[in-house]
Amino acid sequence: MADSMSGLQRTHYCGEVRLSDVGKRVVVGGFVQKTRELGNLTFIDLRDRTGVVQLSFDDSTDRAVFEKAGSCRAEYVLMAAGVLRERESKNPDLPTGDVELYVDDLRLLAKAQTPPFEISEKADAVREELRLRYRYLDLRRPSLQRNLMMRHKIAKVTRDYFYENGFLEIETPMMMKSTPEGARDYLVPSRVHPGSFYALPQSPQIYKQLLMISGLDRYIQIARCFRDEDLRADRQPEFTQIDMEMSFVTQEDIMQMVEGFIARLMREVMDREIPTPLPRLTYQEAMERYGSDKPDTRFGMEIQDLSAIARDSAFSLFAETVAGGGSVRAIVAKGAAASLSRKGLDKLTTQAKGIGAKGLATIRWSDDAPNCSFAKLLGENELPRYLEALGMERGDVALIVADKDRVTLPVLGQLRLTLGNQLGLIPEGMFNYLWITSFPFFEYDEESQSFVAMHHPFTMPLEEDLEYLSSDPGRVRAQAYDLVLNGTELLSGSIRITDYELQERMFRSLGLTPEEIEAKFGFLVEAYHYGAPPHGGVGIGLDRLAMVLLGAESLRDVVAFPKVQNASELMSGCPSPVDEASLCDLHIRLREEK
RNA sequence: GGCCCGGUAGUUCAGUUGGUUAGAACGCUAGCCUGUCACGCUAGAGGUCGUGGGUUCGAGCCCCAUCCGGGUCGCCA
Repeated sequence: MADSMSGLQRTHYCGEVRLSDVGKRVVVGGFVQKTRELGNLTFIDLRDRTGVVQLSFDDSTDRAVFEKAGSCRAEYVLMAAGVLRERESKNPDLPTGDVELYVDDLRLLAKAQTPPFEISEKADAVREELRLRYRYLDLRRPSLQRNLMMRHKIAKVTRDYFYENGFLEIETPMMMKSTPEGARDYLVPSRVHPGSFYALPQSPQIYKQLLMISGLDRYIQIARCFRDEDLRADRQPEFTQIDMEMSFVTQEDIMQMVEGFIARLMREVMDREIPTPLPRLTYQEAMERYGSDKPDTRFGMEIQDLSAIARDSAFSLFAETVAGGGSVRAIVAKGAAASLSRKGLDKLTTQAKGIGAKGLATIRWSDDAPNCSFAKLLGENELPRYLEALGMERGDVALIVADKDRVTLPVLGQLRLTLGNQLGLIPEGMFNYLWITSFPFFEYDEESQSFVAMHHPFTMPLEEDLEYLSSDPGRVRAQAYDLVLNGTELLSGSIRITDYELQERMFRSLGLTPEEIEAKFGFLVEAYHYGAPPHGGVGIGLDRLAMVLLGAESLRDVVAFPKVQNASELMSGCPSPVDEASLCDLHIRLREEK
């Protein structure tokens, strides 16, 4: 039978007592981190979310209290009262290491089974599967508690900042109309309407636009979003977005508002000053220099264009690629020849082929003469021109891809990241924010042989590009912008179309029939007929933001109860079958599995 | 759905060309110990080698299938 805590009220958190508290009567509560019994002397490290304090018991301690202390095991829940005193031998490794609580009243509030893994930072090495099965124990660890506290701080700064700037926090529905665009929806069957379903929001996009039409002017929400797609280290099926929208603004106004937020966040959460305005690249520049629309600019190794000299190459692949409208591009890893073996290059070639390249040409200059994989196909004295164009010196390695831009750029972009990691070029503790602007409006979809919207279909095109809408859709750019942090897309936003006639033109360009438009977004299109102020906004991935700021490897480290790769949760075991009666209520019959 | 990696005491791991009774560290249990804080000392318990099948005189090890977890590609307007 456990003790009661009656008569005791906590006065301090464990990690907060200091020398200045010596002599005070202190009451703490927490979990047993560790017991050390030395005969007539017992120490217990008691842990709460703030840290650890040492409880001490000796031969002057009441016998019953002493024996109770000796019976304590890891993770027992205790409250302890006594007088705080200075330690005889101090522990400089502990913030509370100068003091200890000399306990005269000990309450054993709950016993605990031996946990399946030790609650300490050693558990980082424990199989994640096991830690997720016992997530509530894993969350007792200081590192995960710190992550959740950091997340809380981000949420608090978010609310402080946007509230101060006149934003209203408004909740939008979690059950909404399914709009079969983009990602797969999570569906919720309706009991009242047989055969009909709600969808969980992929984002509050449509509702926040309606709020602008309603004249709420500035909206903010820390919103949960759902997408039924496969998981990644940086993708959970449910995630949190700092969702924001403002009226009577241009793209510039929104970007400034976001920059103010980022600067404030970095100051208050990370204790760092970030100069604004933040750097910007257009989508095209980003692709050409980094082969990615979310470049990691913490290191160089930018992509170089060799097309001008490859055009006249004796190597027919190079010449023909350039003649056919493609390009020959390269990255150079300075001084990498020593660490990049023949085998390493083979591996990179395999990677390049895996992401669409037909091959990978290499120049490895380790000894006297550069070792060029395509040397015998080149004309006389041609190689030196490449070395010069690439600025290569002894010790460098160049990777070259010849293909259409839509292959060369992303392939080299990927190889750049691989090499950056492999060669340790990415500095720790650096936070490189970068805006990407002027996204193409359309993206050519090979599968359907048609243009599809790169962002959502309510995105406003750049006004000067409107004339190409039907003649040359690939040329139309959008008033859309992403914010990238260390190569992770943090935020995506745009100015929305508020002119319903233009919106209808956009839908037509996307090949949507009036019937489809009506069925999918009829209510939204209708709303824009009643007067919409110019508006735009952003959605900021809160989980990713926390992940990158904390240097975590996975979203699972910054989400309290995450899902695993197959979208199940190992602790509760959801999703799980439901009984026949529940299905019956929902008018659902399961298909027989073969 | 494709590809890659992993699964051996509670935990982290080792385990030889397939060969006797599958080991270590930490943890756990019991005893001793008055200044520990990775406490120390002594003793002890603890294993469906993910699961199923196969090859073999013999399988933790080889083969097939399957489950679970991770990474990644597809996918994520």
